[in-house]
Amino acid sequence: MQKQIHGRPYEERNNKPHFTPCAPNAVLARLGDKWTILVMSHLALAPGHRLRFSELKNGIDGITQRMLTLTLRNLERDGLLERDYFPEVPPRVEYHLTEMGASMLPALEGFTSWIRNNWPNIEACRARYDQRNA
Amino acid sequence: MQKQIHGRPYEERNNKPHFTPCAPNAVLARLGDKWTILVMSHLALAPGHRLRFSELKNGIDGITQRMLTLTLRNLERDGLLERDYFPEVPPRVEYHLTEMGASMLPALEGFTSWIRNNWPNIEACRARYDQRNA
DNA sequence: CGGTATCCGGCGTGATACTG
DNA sequence: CAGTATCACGCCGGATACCG
Repeated sequence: MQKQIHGRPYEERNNKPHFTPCAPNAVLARLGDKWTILVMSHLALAPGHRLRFSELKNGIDGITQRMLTLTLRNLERDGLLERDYFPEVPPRVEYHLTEMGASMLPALEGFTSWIRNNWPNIEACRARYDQRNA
Repeated sequence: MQKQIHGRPYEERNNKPHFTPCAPNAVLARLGDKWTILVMSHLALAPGHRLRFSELKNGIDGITQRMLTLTLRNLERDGLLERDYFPEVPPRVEYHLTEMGASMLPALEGFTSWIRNNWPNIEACRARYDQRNA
């Protein structure tokens, strides 16, 4: 059984942990980009975890059509949501979380709840740090 | 460094401040950058959650001095770790997790364990998606 | 030993125009 | 309505050199 921490396999080398190239970072990087977590949050709240393109666009303040499309494509590529195209007039496109996408929500919520609880403190630390270095 | 008002990041749009989407995104973005998670993981495993600069540098494969310094400064600014300078000859600098930094570890572990369990599936989805669009 | 300072290339993001 | 195509720009991160 390989040793792991934070989902990252590592080996002991000279009595020190040495991490093999890194998977969880890729997921965190995806969620950490500018819009992904907002898209996931909106779908998490929506009935049936399902929204159409325009609902996402109107619900997320400031996002451009291009960035919403790119964000959705990336999530679709990762298998976290699926795209449903309805060839009506005018055309309609809906996005819904996959089973895996929905299963991510509780795990993510655990972490974001820590963030919510500690965010004021983080902001205070940043302000103090910036003031000291002014 | 990002523009800030009251410790909150924002961007100028039409000469008016427009706040970037949400707080969780800021933390996820920090953790999602190239080296932060690796630094946190090493400190998580270290006795006393404490390591000196050179131990981190040698333990994290491929990181440059510059990027390690920047990563540590950002974590220090957020109040997740503290820097201890010992004016010896040669000088020695240690970094240790703060109480808040240590409290983040279990919350983060919950999420990264989900990633660990689902990463193979994500990789498979990506491969399928890329093949379909080749 | 543990940093800064400087330069530079790549990529993520935004603005805008066009399309089925 | 829900995209794509194109161009521009800022910033992250890498390489290198120098410092207390």
